[in-house]
Amino acid sequence: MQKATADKSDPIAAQLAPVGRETVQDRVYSELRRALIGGLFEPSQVLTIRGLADALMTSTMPVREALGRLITEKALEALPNRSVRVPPITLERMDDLLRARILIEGEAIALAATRMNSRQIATIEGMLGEWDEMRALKHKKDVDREVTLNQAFHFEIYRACGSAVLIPMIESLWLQSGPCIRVAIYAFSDAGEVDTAHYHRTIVKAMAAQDAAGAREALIADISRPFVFLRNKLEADSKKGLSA
Amino acid sequence: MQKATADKSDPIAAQLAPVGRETVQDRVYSELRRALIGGLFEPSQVLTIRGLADALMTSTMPVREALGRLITEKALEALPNRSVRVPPITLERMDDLLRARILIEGEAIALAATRMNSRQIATIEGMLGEWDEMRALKHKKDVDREVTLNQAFHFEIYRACGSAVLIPMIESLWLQSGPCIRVAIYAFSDAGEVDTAHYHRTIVKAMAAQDAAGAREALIADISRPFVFLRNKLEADSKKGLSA
DNA sequence: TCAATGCAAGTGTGATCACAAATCAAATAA
DNA sequence: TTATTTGATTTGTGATCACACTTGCATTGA
Repeated sequence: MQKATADKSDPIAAQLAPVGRETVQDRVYSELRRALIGGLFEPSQVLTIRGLADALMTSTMPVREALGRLITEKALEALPNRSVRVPPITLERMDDLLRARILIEGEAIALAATRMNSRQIATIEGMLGEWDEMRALKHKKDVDREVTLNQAFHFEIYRACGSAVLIPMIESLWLQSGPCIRVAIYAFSDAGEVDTAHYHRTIVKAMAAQDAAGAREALIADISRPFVFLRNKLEADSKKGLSA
Repeated sequence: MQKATADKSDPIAAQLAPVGRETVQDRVYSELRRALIGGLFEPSQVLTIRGLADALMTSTMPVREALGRLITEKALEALPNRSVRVPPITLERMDDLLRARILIEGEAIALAATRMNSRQIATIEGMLGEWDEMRALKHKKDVDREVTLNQAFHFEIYRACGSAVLIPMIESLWLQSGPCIRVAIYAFSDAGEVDTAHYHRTIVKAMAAQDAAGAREALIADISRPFVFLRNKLEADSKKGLSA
């Protein structure tokens, strides 16, 4: 396998995309990330290395390294007993997360507003259509698809901000708020108010006009919704639990 | 070892501090962190698991997990060859890092400005004294102590912001800018302009007055210095290299 | 009946081994 | 001399094992 035979002078090699050797650990990590952001794990649920290894059909080795990585991103929590769980939801933590997301994602979208080219704007505009489409056959209540599409929309924008530092931080924030969001989305569906498309449309409009301040404002409104909704719900629940 | 016999009713237990079982992996991780923030590793230097394991006198297992964690925080970089190195310094990355630090650390200090109690302010005020003290016998050029003291000063403030979400992000940012900073500090010393104490004094003043905007501004001035200094240096070097 | 004790299963951590891929150096061919 | 190849060494990855600690449950004692 010589390096010289695979360089740019070879007309064959130019058409071949690098295959990219993904390790088992990477796959486990991605899978756990996906599950976390999608809210497949319950808050306060404890995870065991061997349990996950069995579920993912691998040995314990890739799992323990993936868990360690998720713990450092605060997506999981290491208890003093040395067991690991998905962090529980508290009101303080929710406010903390929302504040950080407003700060950082707001900055990212403001940067992106001045840097997105027309092709990128067309891409996110196209996503609005997908959203309406899914909404049409809404009875299916496909929460997974909803979460995935929402994530794709936001990160298509964030990627355009051009900051290799901010984007991983935003990913970490989504990882941390994943469990909360899922709860909120279910509550949303029950309450019947799923107007995400409206908020996204406002964002696209601002981006097309290169209106950084407007985009930031629209984004804040969008990401705040599940948090304030869930906050109200939790407060109502605790009040009800208190009186009961 | 019963839980019941170790609770608050036992007069003996009240005097005993929990022993806290730190794992080898944690020690390796902390040690590598310290080295990274202190800039003990050169930018672009590649690290090997077995090499570090030998240096740290442990097996490869704790090292590889610590490296994985540092890679997810972007403190280290995983090359496609699967070797890991400390990220190289580029102008784009420096600007990116500085912008993120201004955004997040600025927010943290603004929050802290309204929450620090007089005892905490006295603590950071006391640190100014230590700084002057060190400066007096400056001929020793104790860069390590300088870095440590600077870190202690800043994080004493950040901890007071009360955000469990922002603080780990700031730690990650320090980890990422560690290699840059060290280079800058050496350059500073050569240039003979070490007026960090002045900037810190301004910060303390603003914190004592609960002046959030002033504190943010003073902080930005403080953390920007090494970056602009290093930027000028790098630009001068590349220009010189170009003409040579 | 209830709490304390002791045993067994489960779990995380670290060490070691096997294997594949990458790297480096010497040797060979042009 | 220079470029290529071949082989040895190094390195990351995953699997397995041993050990210590925790947890849960059944047994025993008052």
